[in-house]
Amino acid sequence: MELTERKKKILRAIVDNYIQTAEPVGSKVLSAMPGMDCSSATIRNEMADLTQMGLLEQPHTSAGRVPSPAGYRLYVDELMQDYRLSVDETMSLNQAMELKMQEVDKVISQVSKMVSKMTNLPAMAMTAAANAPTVKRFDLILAGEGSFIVVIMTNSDVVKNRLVKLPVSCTEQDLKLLAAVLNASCTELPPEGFTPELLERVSRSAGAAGALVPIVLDYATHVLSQQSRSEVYVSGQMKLLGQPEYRDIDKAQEVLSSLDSETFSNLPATLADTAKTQILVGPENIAKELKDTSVVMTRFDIGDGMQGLIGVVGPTRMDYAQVTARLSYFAENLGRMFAKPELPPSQGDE
Amino acid sequence: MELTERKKKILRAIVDNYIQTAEPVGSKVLSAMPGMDCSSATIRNEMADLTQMGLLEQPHTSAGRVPSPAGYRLYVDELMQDYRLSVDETMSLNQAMELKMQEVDKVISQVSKMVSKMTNLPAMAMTAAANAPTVKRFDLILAGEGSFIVVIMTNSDVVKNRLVKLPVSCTEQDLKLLAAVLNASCTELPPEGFTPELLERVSRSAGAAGALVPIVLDYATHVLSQQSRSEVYVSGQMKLLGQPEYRDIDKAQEVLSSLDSETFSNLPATLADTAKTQILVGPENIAKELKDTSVVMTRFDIGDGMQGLIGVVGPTRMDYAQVTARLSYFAENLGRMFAKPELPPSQGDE
DNA sequence: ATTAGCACTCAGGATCAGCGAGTGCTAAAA
DNA sequence: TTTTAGCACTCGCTGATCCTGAGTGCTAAT
Repeated sequence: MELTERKKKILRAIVDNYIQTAEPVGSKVLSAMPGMDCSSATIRNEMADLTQMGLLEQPHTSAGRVPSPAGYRLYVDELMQDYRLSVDETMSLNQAMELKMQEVDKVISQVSKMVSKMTNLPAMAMTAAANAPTVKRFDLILAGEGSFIVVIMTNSDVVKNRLVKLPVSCTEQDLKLLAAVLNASCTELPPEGFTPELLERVSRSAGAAGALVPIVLDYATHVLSQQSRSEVYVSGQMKLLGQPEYRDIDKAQEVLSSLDSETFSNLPATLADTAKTQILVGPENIAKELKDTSVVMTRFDIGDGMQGLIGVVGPTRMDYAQVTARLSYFAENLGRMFAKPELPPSQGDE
Repeated sequence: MELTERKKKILRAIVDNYIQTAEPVGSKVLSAMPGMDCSSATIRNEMADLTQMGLLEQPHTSAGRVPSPAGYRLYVDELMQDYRLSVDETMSLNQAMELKMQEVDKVISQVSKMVSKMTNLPAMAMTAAANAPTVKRFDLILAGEGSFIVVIMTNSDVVKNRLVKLPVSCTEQDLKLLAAVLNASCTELPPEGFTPELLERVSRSAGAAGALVPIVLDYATHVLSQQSRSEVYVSGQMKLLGQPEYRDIDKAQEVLSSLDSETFSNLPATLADTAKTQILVGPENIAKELKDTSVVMTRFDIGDGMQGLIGVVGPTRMDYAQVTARLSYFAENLGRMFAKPELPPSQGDE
């Protein structure tokens, strides 16, 4: 069977309408739509064809039609009209973004909250390092009271620190020597590079502060692993409850229970995919519990080989066009924001 | 009317039973309970009295009785039997605690997750500084490439850092001088102490690096405000959906919508209250949306004049005894954990 | 003071009829 | 050949009705 222009038009109309109303749509309302120049009977015939082709489904005999997953797929790939952000929308998006970003330190978690707020759906935000992080620089500061501060700067200019009690007494000179040794031999190494042999070698050449080497390198390993591990934040789970398809608590619970960070942490593999924006419809989804939901995600660049991903989860019947538009816009501005080196949202530990 | 021993016994039995079953409890089941030595008719009379005293309620004429808020109040204040943690429970609590604490950096957020998990209810965790934080020590590290790292240590030994681009070129000597000046005149000051005059005075005496003073002090203000502001984390909101009283989505949504950090940020006022554990029943609650829920919270000490608060939110019909016991145990161990200086869960930026 | 007995109440479940939106098919019209 | 009007049919939803049973309050006997 062939997919004529008219069939496409009807399919699009059905999806659009269903997205709005969440009710099966029948032939009568379709024929009444502007731009539909044929009778309900004709449309019924076409709908029968579309159903046979697997693009539509019928909840029961005497109900209208609903898009099938395949129908949605076709819709998002070919039929969907671009959604243009209104001036109001861009303005409120911008405003939300500006305000929050300055004030708050946990960028990624904030981002996920904002995405959720602006799409009114559960949202996810994560980052992933493209290349293995290394230490660029060690600093050790004597902090009085028998303790010192380890300051570690990674190759992506993230700075982390930790306060450590001194197991042995130590002068500022000792620390300076140790820092020099560490900077000479332990920088630019992948986490696996911190071998016991290296550790021992460094300890020996570090003189009085040699005892501190394990502590410092332990912390370095910790920081590096923390950097390479991608952080995932999920926000606004409860937003799902607003959707009519989740009036049923059990359905809602099933989905909500798998809406945690872990579900998304398997995702990085697909992060580098070709398209900037990716839409997973129903059964194509990342977890079987999400088979009746869709996920829309968009990539953005952070710089230093880091990438970020923001996305939302919603019922298969969601406004893909709108969500995609908002997500893209947001991602774009995020990228721009991170690119500005003079106002880094979080350049350090906060 | 007088509250006889037998009336108390009956009330306790009703609350206990209702907590278990979530169903109104009738005279028949009560009279069948071990320890009840009177007939259902007698109990009916007593229940009528209790209802008149405002301790019980009747959903409808032909149903059993349900505790009223006042009934719960009396129950938690006088009637509740202490719940003893079983060996299994303490073990799994300990285990959960040990494991997670080492691995994870965001302590408070982790704590809230753990509390939620162990009570199977939405949980909240927060900290509050008892006294205003001050800076104890400044360090400035030249980091090559025209940038430097500000390291700030507060009076509670929390260390924070930020990487800043140098607006002017600067030698290590300049930074050292600046640090010395800052340490001499800007430590032990409350956030309000950073006046424009001070800023100018310091700038002048800092020589070549004077231009950096605003940047550093700005960051210091930021850190201090961040420290004094109490962080609130809420986890496991969806756990509410498991409770039978929230089978109705609309009810659930109403409560869930007010289960965010903001609701609890007004709380610190009551944090210093006398009792370690506090129970807010129904209408006594902190927000009107929570009038049909109860909150159980427990304080714990962090040291350095800091306090923490963990709590859970649940239906008024929750197992107060069990929740209280688990919460107290957890709080106690948290306090112990924070008290150990040699293994601080987070002593630094993480 | 307690208890057995009894009439009464009322939420919840099951059953059933009627409505109406929507369909598929057929036959006529374009 | 395609479109359309007409019509019989399907079936989920709504509301009405009835029934059941758990639970009560009251009264009279113990």
